[in-house]
Amino acid sequence: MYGLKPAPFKTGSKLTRCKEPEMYMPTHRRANGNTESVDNYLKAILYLGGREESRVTIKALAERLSVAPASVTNMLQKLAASPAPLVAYERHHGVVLSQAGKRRALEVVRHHRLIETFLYEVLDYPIEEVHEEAERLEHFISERFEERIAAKLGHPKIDPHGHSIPTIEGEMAARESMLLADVVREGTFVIDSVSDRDAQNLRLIEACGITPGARVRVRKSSARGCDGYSVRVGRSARVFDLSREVARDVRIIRLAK
Amino acid sequence: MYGLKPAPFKTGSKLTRCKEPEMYMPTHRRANGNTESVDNYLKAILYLGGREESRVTIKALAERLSVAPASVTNMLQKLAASPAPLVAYERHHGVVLSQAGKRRALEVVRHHRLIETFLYEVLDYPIEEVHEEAERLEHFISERFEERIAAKLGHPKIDPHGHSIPTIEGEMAARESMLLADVVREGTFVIDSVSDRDAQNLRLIEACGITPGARVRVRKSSARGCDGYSVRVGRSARVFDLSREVARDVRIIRLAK
DNA sequence: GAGAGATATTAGGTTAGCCTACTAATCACT
DNA sequence: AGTGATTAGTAGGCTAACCTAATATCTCTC
Repeated sequence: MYGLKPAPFKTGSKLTRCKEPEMYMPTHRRANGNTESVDNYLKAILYLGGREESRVTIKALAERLSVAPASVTNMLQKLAASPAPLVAYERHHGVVLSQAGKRRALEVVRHHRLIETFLYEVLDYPIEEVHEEAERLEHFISERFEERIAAKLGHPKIDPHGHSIPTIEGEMAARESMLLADVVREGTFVIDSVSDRDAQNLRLIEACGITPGARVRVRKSSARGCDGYSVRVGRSARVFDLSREVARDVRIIRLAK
Repeated sequence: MYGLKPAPFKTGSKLTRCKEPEMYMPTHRRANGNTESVDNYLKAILYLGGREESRVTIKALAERLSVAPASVTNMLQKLAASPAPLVAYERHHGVVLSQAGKRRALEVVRHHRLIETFLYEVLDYPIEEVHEEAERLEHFISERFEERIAAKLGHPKIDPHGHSIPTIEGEMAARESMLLADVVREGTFVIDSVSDRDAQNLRLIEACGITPGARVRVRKSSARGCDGYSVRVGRSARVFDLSREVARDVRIIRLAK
């Protein structure tokens, strides 16, 4: 014999016969009953609803998820129609998360950020690569995995980008911060967080030494027509000029001084 | 703002328009182009084909994958019909892996076993839980993840169950071993590997101190009608009696001595 | 070598999730 | 309040993976 593991493992999908009527569960359903896709809708609603958890439009969701508006409508109808709905959806009036939906969304965000932290701290990933990997894995790790990496990391409260990691109970600390791109009056700031949206930008940002917690001196600089932001990190002599585009990926907090 | 990551990430699926004809890629396609399901078929064929890579029947596959035979036929036809087929399939005469198919299957096995090792060594999972977690994650980790955990673990050659981990090049060391359940002549053996098929059994086996590399003295014991195997591990005084069922989950190598 | 029993294939149907094209509702502004 | 632009919803289609039921093929024994 070869030594490959000798048996499959009921992966939670499979037939699941319900009495007579031939029923079976489709393939990509996950432990908690959600699919990857559903999780992504929930995350998107959480994000777009913002801190006030306001109603989210179909259009916004479609854009964020890179999906046709009709697909969004479809999905929301299904989610809202379920016996234990994850969203409250009203025709022509957008959608908000239900309690359950918010719980799940925050759980996925927690997974994502714990994984990012883990990849960065334990597996020495370059910062700009953690997001993509986490984006996939967040849907597939077990509670045990979550618990173990959290323990290994000493139950961190923020991820390597500076974002708050929701607690197991589903609480996420909110912080007041502003975009570097919104600076008008020069001053001294602390880096709050950096965006993981664009790996390219992120590498650049990182290369400047701009990491969460760093102290920076910022001034608007309108060199060469296009305006940017000149940033001096810490006490270093070097000053970096960031484009508006890149400056949008950095969140900062003004030091009262 | 909340601080959730500000943008989605093209996850490799999505529209992918091809000129005029409206084409799009379905959802659960993965980086390398395979789906989880395809990977599982490949793994199953690799396992069932054994060391000689002999033809595998539809029935055997159906059983191993807990799927109807018709579904297997369907899938194999698709896999065989692709431009770069992963299997060679002949109507009514079973299936074998192609070069490419074998490569991929071994890659997935490598992922699986590296993940198991990682969970066991780094995250202190109990041995009987690593399989289930690995079974899910093996499909979703990147090459980088694989490389990083392999490095972290010092490029291990066997996993915690004692199974060989294929190399990146797709080589897997074969070992001569026998089932504990096939012992007739008593003697001294080294534990080769334990099966991860049944978590329950595995916990029991582990509790006896039966782990890969351990030296054991085995004797057939027909106590109380049902026959089993009495095992003394190392120099310990305690002797454990294992049922035939459990003994089938342990592979051993007879010590020449 | 013919028929029975085992095994495999075909045909037709399901759900999830996505798509496009078209229609309906709402909003924003005069 | 009317109207045009924007946004949302409906209808109908597609693929991946499953399913069952019916049918075809193979193999093995007599």
